[in-house]
Amino acid sequence: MPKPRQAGSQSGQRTLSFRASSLSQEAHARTRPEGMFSGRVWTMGNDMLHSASFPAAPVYPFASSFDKGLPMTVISRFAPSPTGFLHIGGARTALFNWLFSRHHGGQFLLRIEDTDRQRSTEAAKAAILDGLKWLELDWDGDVVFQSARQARHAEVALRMLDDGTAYRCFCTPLELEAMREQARAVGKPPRYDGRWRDRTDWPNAPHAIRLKAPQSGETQVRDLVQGEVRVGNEQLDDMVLLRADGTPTYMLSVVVDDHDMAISHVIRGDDHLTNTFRQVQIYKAMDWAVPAFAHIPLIHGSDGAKLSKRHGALGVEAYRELGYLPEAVRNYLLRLGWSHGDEEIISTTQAVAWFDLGHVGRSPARFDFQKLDNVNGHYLKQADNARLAELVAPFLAEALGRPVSAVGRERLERGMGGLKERAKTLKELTENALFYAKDRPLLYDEKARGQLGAQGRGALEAYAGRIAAALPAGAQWLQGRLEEEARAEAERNGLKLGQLAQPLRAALTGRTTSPPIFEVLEVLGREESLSRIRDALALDG
RNA sequence: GACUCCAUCGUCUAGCCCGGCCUAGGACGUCACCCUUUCAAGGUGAAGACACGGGUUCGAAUCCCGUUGGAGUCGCCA
Repeated sequence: MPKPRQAGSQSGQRTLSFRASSLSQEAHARTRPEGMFSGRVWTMGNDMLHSASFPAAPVYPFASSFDKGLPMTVISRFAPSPTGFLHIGGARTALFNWLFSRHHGGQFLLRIEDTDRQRSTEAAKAAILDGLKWLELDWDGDVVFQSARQARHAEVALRMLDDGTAYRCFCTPLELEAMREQARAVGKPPRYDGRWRDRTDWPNAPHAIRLKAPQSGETQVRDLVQGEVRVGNEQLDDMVLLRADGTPTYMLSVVVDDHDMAISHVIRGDDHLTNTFRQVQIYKAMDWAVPAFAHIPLIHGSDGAKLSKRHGALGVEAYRELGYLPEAVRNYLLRLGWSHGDEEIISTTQAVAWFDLGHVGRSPARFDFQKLDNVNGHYLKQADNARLAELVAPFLAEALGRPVSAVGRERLERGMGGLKERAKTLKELTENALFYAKDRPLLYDEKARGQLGAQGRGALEAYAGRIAAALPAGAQWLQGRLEEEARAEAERNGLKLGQLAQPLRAALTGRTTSPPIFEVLEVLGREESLSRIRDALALDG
């Protein structure tokens, strides 16, 4: 596993130069620091989460070498908060960001917004990283932990205070609550009234810092997906930037981090669209370049309501456990909200070449497992047999209660051709592959048992005798020949092939559905096949 | 409630920005048939949508307005 780069050690001495120049040279901040992020960081395990943290000092390596004057490149980011697993909507957001930056040959950064210490958990961080890794969405550079940058956020708030674009607010939570209560009573939207906007009679008490937002005019956002969106400034109140305890709010943190990370395109969920107005006001207040925004619609549950746990919102790891292939999930997610004409099956390479924000739809989509199943089935058929055998082994081991034996493993791989053809998920594949991994004697299900009545056994016995004689031990045991013998035997007895094939299937697999039965015969080999038939012939009834 | 966004088959969508080529195309799902040693897959076909109402225009799925419906945001959460 590649070792994470130690961000702090290298960038520590750049602190001053970054700070001194960041405000005046922000226009160059989007340039790409040459050669710094060629490596990929796959993060696994919790120890890594800490080692990638940044020092408390307001340092950011991405913005520190902008004086190179390189041309602007696309830098996108995925910024989940680790309060739960990486759900499917987040996964799609990550995918779109990843695709966009790869398409433009830019960078895709990962920032964990763990400022809410209360709700953030190490397990959730690991789940997010693991989820991205499973989806094969690799990010550039080190993971940024927002919590490590609080000092820088506070610094910006203080700077705004100096600039007069922010002010101290001494309202108590109680007072604010009363304010909202009163507004509600009059039927007005609950908003802060700006009572401390211009006061300077500051008591010696804890206080928050609020943005001195414009009170007239309008704020507009040029969104690459939604188009131009605008709102009257009187709709927006003076939001808190820094809490009374000195910690930054989300609104401040995102803006500062996106700026410092030189993010050129903010691609995120629709639910952030109205927040964007307030964020834009911060950019303006700091006189920073506003990044391009693209708000992609949310994914809804199959009932059309917002995707929640109740509606089956699952973490990406759940999709792995359900037996979906990462490339299938990517393809499915891509088509959920993005299109390229009538194309449905789109390889990742093709997706990188084609992806654009212009073809992202504006309306929310519902998650549909049936379609995912179909797409997954497609990729299953395409997947390499050895890889599938590898992937299905743990599923099989769980069903078996023991690891898959070497013989089982070998049969699995040789029989994969017929197996993968008839499965939509690895789970289903497991179900169908069980008979290859099981030891004799097999358990027969009810229908199989039905095929092994006196008549079926009679046909079986004759066939078994025939192939045992025609293909002695050591002779080639191939499906073509095995089928020829079956056809001849059936014809000799005036039977339809099915009257022989079905009992054979029952004997060999314990079920009435399976891959092509002569293929099964070949994969199982002479001794095992004959033994399984003998087991079946010993049945009563 | 206020603000913002959205609105084509059951679902994902093409078409919309740059009105006519749209008697609205594809995919999933559904149904039928074909193929067939089972189950799948595959093939062929069918049913299935421009939310509604007004404009503008020779002409509107495409432009404008309204209605309805859905979603999101309104915290010293992120």
